[in-house]
Amino acid sequence: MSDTTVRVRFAPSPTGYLHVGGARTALYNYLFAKRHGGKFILRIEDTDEARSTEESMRMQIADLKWLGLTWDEGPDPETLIEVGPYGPYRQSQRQSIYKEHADRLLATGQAYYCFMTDAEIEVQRQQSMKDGRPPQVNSPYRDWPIEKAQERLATGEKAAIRYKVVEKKDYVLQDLVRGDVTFPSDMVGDFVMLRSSGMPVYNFCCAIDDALMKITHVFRAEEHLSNTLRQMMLYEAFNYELPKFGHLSIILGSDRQKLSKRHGATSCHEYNLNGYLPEALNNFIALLGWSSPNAQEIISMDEMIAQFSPDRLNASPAVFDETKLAWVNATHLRALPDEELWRRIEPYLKEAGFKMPTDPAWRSRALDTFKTSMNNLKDSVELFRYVSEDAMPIGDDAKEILGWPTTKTVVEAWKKGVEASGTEFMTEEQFLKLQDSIKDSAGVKGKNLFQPIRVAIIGKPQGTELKMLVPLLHKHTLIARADEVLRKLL
RNA sequence: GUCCCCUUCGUCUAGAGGCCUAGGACAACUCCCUUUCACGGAGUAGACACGAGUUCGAAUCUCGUAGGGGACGCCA
Repeated sequence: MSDTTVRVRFAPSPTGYLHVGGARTALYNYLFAKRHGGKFILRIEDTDEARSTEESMRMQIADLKWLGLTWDEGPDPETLIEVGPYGPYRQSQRQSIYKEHADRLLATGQAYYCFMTDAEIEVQRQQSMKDGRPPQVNSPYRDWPIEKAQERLATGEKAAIRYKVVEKKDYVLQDLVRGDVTFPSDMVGDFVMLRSSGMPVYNFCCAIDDALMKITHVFRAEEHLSNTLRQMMLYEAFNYELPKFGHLSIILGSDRQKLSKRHGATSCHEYNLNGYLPEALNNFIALLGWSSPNAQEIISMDEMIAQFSPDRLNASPAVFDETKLAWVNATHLRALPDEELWRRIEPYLKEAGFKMPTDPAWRSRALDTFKTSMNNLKDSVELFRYVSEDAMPIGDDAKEILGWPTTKTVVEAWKKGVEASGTEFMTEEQFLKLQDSIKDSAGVKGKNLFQPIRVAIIGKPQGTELKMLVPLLHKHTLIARADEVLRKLL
């Protein structure tokens, strides 16, 4: 197969935000397409009328956009107007296509109308379970002549259309990540293709769309592995060419159960809100089931594209390790150029309402000071609070220091020294000199000297180096904060 | 219940019969740097689920057992 013919797709159902598992599936498909100069298609699987919403579709599109996983065909990320030669790309708008396909199988007797009710199906399921058989339906309508079914339909009654599984044989799937997987055809019963509402069911529309959209490779989650049998039957029935499949392992939570809401943040949207970088999230999830051939842990999108290959995909499930994600994120964050990092933390700072200098040199210096203590963009809020003009809350952990006998002397000397400084902002040298003179005048050294000064600046005994911090603070702010501490001491 | 898939340090993984006294990364721990916190640097500890077989030789191949996961829907 020539590279330019590679066509892959990501086909989410629009129910809620994009899940990290879905993001990984999308990423692998995207990487594979880019690696081979192929096309990446976004198809919306909105056939579940009860759960699918337009709003969810917008949210998922926004998440995909945030991750930088852009598609060549599908709804336009801004206008939602569909682009590409194989549309529509929303399954809810392809019903005539599905109906036409169902009619074809109806005509050849490979499918039939089924009038069973939910209650009847449930009774059969229970009975099958009890008998130790797979809970498959055995429709009494499977051998009805089509004319008889049509008469009943004419009365206004609704029917689902089921595929008729007749031949007993083994289907062998050559899976890109699992090797040969054999499915006996009796693993499934006659399955529904079209609901009585006329809406298609996943296995039906998925197979038809993949075929019609000329999809060549399908990377999807493991939970679809056994679905593939039904889809293989359909491909056979329509005489369509089967794409290559690669079934990805699922992502687990720390308790080794399938990752879900109760494990904490599972949507890309939440990671976005919590200050994670899209490049870091991509990096981290890519490594959950795939490895770089040269063992790279920190890897850019371009490098992943250059290195991606399905034979490095891992079939065993992976636990989502929040701690490693934090490290990956911190590493990407610290590697960002100053202007870029500032651009990204700005919304968080703005939201916190801080008043700060706008001088680029000041910003750059502040970033240098704080970025080694930031794991994510949101962390900037607590850090920049120190250098904003806002009043500094004095923490409980400062109490002990406030109780030391020499603290008052040190803080008073500190305040006096700041007042005496000629410039609006002290330099590192000025600060160091002042610190030295306090040591002499107050006659204290070591932590008895440093801790009270620190408390007078940030309200707590631990944190960023003072010689870095002080030059970032305006004289007035420094004095106001010293006063605050002094008041507490009285 | 039936069928399918999976099983290397706590976690992500490398490993395609001899290169493995099993390598890397995160986390942990120790030390160094440092007034504190972080960053950074140097180290330490830590795994082939179990049992048979094939082979001169098995983490790698086969079978079985156990554990985990998935599917069995007019959900996707």
